[in-house]
Amino acid sequence: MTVLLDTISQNCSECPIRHRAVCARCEPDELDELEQIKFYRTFEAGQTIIWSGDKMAFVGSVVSGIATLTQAMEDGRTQMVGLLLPSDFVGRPGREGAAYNVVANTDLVMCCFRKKPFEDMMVRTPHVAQRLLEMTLDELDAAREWMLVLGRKTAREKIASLLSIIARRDATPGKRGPTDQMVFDLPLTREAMADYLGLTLETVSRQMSALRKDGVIELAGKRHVTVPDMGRLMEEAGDDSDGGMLG
Amino acid sequence: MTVLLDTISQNCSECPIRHRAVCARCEPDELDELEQIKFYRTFEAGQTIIWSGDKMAFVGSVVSGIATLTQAMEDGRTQMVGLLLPSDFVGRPGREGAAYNVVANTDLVMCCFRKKPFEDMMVRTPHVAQRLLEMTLDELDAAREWMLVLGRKTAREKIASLLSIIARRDATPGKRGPTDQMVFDLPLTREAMADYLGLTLETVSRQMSALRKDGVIELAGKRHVTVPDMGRLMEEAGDDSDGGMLG
DNA sequence: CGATCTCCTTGACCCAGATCAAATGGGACC
DNA sequence: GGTCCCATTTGATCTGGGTCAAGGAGATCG
Repeated sequence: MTVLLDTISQNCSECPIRHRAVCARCEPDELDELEQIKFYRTFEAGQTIIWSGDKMAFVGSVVSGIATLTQAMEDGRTQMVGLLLPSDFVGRPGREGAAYNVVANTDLVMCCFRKKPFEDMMVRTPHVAQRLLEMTLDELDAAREWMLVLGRKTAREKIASLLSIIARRDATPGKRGPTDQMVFDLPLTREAMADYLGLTLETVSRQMSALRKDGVIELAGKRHVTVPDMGRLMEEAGDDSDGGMLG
Repeated sequence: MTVLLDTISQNCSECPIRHRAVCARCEPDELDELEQIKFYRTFEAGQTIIWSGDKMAFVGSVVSGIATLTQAMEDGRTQMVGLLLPSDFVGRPGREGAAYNVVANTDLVMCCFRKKPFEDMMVRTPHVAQRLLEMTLDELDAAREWMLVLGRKTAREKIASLLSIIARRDATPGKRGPTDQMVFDLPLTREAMADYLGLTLETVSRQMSALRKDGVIELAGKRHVTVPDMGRLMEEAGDDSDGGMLG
């Protein structure tokens, strides 16, 4: 962890910020400016990073680990509304408070920018605002696609949808088999999966078992998943088109 | 309708674009430029404005009428993912195709801008991009709040949530009674409400009847709703905080 | 004035998924 | 090895909302 942090802070070359988010089209001098207001924060598994309604002092993106966005009702019912994987962006430039809880699901490292100077820079460099607009539109698409999952899909389809999204996000070359096979570790507990899918953890467990029995997935231990045929999984998810939930 | 259109095209003074969306912070010369690429389109009730996947040639906002954004599965299950009321914005600057169907629920007038010149202008005028970013963040918040409704609320809570959102959107001064009372006409059929809430139309009808029986709402005809006590309605919706679904 | 169409309501029954409860299976730590 | 402490699985039962089916209540139209 410390090693990773040091590596990154030397030159950000590994920092996902540079690849996917705001820096994608930045000039060298703009990157230098960002470097000035950049800092890293680490969180422990289970720690709440931001409480809904809190004033946020930073924006940034996930370097390593998993975080989730959750909405909660007074009586304790909770719904996960986003999944933050490495390189995903957190923050609401131009907005005061957070709209939902952000929780670290695993130990987590974030690459942050102080919010005020970041916003100032955004005003001066149009392409940063445009990049953020694009990212936000992607998130909006993902959220709306997830609304279909929550509102209309069966438990089995929901599980298959989640697995296929995680599989796709995790699709680093090398993890791909020669066939359509795909292997990954679930980054979520059954309970977290349930909160994502609007189900109970028992139903999640039962449907995982059912998918295993039917040969759609193979399970080694509780978390290690092999999908022998992604096409089959996506069929089970109830859509062939499909898109990615970004968080 | 025609009168409205003429009034607007004279000087846009009634055009919601100017108030809420991209023009909010525009200088006079920028407004002139927008005027150049502006045009109006009308749609009939039931007409599909944009098909999911289509290339969109314009962005714009609703002047009058109601439209909805819907996602559909191959087997016909549909989920409404957004409600477009007058002044709401439609479009994805910087994105090629539409991500979902946009359907006119009533006769509809839209104020449109040709997409390409609009995007060109966006590049030159940072505050337009920023305004769009803000709007998109609002929509994202609304979508995520709706995910909680879809994933975790009961049928009764879902209905109450929808009614309270529509009541709030419809809260023009004058329609407010002296008390906490609120009166409005439902812009949606029972079926459309069901598609929005992830329910069947029968369940929607039953829960509407139940809320009427319990005195939470009063119904005159099928669509005219009186809410004697908004506080009570929001309690039924299961949240006191609450926020608006913008579409 | 009926005829028809669309939207809505209500009833009867059923099932997917929730709830309640108990058992299993690793890790970590002594 | 033993014993917590978890996450997870599995079983038994219950129920909210879906499904199927039969009216009713306005509109519109001849």
